[in-house]
Amino acid sequence: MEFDTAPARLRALPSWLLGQAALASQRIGNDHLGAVGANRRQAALLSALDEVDEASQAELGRRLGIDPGDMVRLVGSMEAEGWVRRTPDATDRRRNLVAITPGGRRRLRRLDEVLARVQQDLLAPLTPTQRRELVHLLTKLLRHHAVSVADDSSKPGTGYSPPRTS
Amino acid sequence: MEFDTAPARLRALPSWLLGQAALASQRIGNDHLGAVGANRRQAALLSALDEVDEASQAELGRRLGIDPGDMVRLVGSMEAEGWVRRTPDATDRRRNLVAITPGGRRRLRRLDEVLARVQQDLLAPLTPTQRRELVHLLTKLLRHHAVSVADDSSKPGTGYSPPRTS
DNA sequence: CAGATCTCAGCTATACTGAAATGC
DNA sequence: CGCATTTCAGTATAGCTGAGATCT
Repeated sequence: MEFDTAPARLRALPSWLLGQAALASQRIGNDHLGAVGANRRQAALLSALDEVDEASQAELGRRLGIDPGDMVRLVGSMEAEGWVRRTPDATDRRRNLVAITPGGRRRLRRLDEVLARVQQDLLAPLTPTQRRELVHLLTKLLRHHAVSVADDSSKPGTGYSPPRTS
Repeated sequence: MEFDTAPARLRALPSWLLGQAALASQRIGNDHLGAVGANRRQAALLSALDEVDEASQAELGRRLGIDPGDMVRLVGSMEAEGWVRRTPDATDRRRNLVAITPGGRRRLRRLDEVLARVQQDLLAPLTPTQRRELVHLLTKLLRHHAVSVADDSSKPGTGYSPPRTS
């Protein structure tokens, strides 16, 4: 993509800019994480588990914005790698409690270094102030638009209903 | 996704915020455009053709950040709908020149209204100043990271090489 | 010849839908 | 009973790879 030759209409369209910027970000992330055999979802899951120690798959899905069905596959693959552990919840036998393993913590430390480089590459053209401002603006956007994955309110294509207008 | 319950590590990660914000943006766009039987790529292509009048598929792909192979399918489907027209380039017989049709212009006017509503919904939580700032920051990011689709420099997973450090 | 263009076939990741089985 | 959780099967799109045919 040659940004300066993109149509002016698109260059002025925030939704298009956001998509293209995310694409650039994902390319950098896939590149760096792929070099160590990881992907973005694995890094996100390990980050989450490092903080909460233990949570059900559904809970993790809601926090990370990952579909429950996809979470089954993600946790399954990471359990096979030995980075997370599934244990049935004694107090609610519908649930699987997912926890990070010692190997998973080592893996996370490795991925944290990679993620730091991703941010450096991604934000390279921005000043420290601009980086903070970008994070601030995206945070404000997400706080407004945050919805549960597969939210029913977005079912009919008739209109978009913003959640929690708070 | 319940943003406030997301892991603090992720909430502070610009690459994650960008991905989640783009996802929210795409959901809004798909919702609104889907309601009139369109998608984001169709809208982008019509916008581009409205400006340039005529361009080869490869040129359009570079400007819009769309893969040449995907462009074949996109132009094919839109030609079938009667919104664009493919004509062989007499001066370079490798090329197909793509142009927008009168029906395509009518379609674009319709989609422009939809896109305006998408921006309104997407940017609802931001002030006018913040909207301008967001566009500015994303533009600065994209100008730095802009690369050709399927650029060879991003082939080896060994390292990320930023283009045009200019 | 190298390189660009169009086309096709197919791959992976992501997001999502629907439904079944189980348990609260 | 309604509802939540896990699991599986399957769909759709986007982004990308590789290759062949054609042309500059």
